[in-house]
Amino acid sequence: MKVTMKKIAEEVGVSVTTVSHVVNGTKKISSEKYNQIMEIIRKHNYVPNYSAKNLRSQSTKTAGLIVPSFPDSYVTGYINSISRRAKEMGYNLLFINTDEDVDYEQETLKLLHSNMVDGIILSPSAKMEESESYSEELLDSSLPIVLISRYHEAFQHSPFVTQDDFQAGYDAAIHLLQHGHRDIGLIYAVSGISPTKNRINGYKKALEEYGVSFNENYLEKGHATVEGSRKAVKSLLEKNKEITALFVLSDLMTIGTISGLKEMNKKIPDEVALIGFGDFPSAPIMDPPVTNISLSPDTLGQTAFDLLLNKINNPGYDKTVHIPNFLITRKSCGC
Amino acid sequence: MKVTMKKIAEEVGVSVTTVSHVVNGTKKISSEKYNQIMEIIRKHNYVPNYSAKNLRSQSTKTAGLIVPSFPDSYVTGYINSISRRAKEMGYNLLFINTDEDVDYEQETLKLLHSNMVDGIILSPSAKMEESESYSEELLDSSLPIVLISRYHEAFQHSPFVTQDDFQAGYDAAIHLLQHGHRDIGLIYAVSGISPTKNRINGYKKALEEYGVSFNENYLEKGHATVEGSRKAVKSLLEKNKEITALFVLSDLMTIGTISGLKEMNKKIPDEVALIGFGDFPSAPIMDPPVTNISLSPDTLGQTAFDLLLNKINNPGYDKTVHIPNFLITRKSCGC
DNA sequence: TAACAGAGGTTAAACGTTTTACTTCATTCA
DNA sequence: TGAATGAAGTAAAACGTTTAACCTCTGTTA
Repeated sequence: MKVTMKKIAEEVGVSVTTVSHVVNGTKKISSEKYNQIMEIIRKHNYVPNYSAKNLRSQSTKTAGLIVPSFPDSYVTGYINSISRRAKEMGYNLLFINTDEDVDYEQETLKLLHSNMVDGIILSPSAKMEESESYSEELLDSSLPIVLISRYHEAFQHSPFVTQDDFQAGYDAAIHLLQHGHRDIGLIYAVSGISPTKNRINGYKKALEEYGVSFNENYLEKGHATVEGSRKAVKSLLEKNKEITALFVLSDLMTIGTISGLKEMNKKIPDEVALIGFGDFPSAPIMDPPVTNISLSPDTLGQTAFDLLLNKINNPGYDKTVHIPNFLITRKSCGC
Repeated sequence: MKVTMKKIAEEVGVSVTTVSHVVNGTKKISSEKYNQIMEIIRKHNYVPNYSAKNLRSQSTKTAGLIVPSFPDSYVTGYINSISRRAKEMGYNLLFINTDEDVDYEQETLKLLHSNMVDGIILSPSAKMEESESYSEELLDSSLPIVLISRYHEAFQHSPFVTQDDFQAGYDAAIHLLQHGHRDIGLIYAVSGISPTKNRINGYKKALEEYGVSFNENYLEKGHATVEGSRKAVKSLLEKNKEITALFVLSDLMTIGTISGLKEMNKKIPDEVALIGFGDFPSAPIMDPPVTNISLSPDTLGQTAFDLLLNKINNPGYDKTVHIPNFLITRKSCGC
């Protein structure tokens, strides 16, 4: 049986209150009693019951982290920094991967409202952002929520931190345009979510600045896997033989795209230049080394947690942060 | 303010007990009252307080997951399947990355003893397994613990699930030996932990079967990163120019090794054959495609969770499971 | 008709803390 | 001396559930 404060108190011959004060340092206790109590605590390896603590204090020192997909190198990156930050701040982390399942996401959010967590860092599932609305109970509740990476307007009054997708799309396209490309294909996985939309908007804006008209056919959707993009790139290039450059919106898809191009015997970058998205470990030693938009998931995660802490302490808090990205130039774009 | 059962009960004019029975379906309630209660519940978006539930029921339906490093593709893989399994079984997951920090690991374990979780899936930090012992309070406590991937004899009476490291080391070495290699280097990151030890033991056993004597100098330790193994392979090959094949014990290090070999202008597989460890997305399209020992993190994670469930329901439960690995042959081993 | 069973509800204790408001006693100060 | 102050400790309520035990009807059975 677990030993409780009551048992400790009885054994020492003191009140539960006193034990509590010793454990928490909330009141001065004579060193005589203090030592007696501490001895018994150590003897029994007493550790306080968190359910009871939480119930009484109405706080759990736990944050919920809800991600839409896993493992994914980017998500993985920010989970890591969130977990580090949580640790530093004395918080625990309740981890939930919704696997893009809208119903499970809603169910989970509801569950977390049960005083299970003090706040939530949420990256909505794709369908959610695209077309669903959150139930009112979530919205008018006072549970602090911070959005990360993906936006949903239901939470327009919550803090939001994201990689700067518009800038990323813009930078990649500008770089290719500067080097003479005019027919730039774009391979993406998930439509409807803000990252995809904003990246495409950045790409469009760049085209516009160069007076190149936007061609809907140059956008190719594929499954968010190596295999998916291998198929996608073939389909895209068969339909549009004039394409000379590609911008691929994820790391796994970048790998698949290279694989597809190799199978088609397309030389990178001579026949098709390539810019990928998200740095992955093998990018520098691929054949050819891959130029890509490098993200900062670490900064993203850390910022998310700090925003959450602010939101918890100050319910009116509301801020949007854009984390900049950087183009890392290697051989695959031919520049 | 949060609405509680008490408020619901008052509003309907019924006892708290009745509300509880409606919420949990623990007793037959007349449909008249049932409907009234449900209506008010929905009106207020009532959701039960989990701290109170947990306190009363002495269970949290939450499992702790303590990993030694993150992100790491293998760890990431099993986290994913653990989280999926937890979801299926109605459990929550408290995620902790110790970052190989022994003190934090101990502190965390202690914390989780506070009725925060119903059980723990643990992969000990390296130093822990190498030289530290767990405090008694953890060992004689009744909190169910399952070890995953890394072993620690303190938990010899807990279930344990691991990839079959001995077999992996053996298979890789046998494969290279069969193809005529006699001077096989091995690059690893963390000594002292069971995976490394067992892989090396498997490698030794294979050498023995082929009557090749084991050479201590062929083992090279490096930092568990791309950069670390790039340095390691250079150092190893400079000291031992006769080496014709390499076995590398992690995916990141495989990437770094290839990078190092390229910088040294060593042709793979003609001058140095290579077998890596752990499948990574770009392995098939590297130059050359990489032969490796493919692990099954999914099976590992799922098994871990199932073992934990068994352990929770039956404290005497104790089982060790070895998940087999497979050699995936591609170009880099020259076979 | 008496005894019983079952349906539908309620009361109150219990889970293990924290914390407010009290008590008691010794000391200090004027 | 008497009042005020402070130090050390305690009693009891509160947090929001679950659940064993009990109660009160109504209808059934012998």
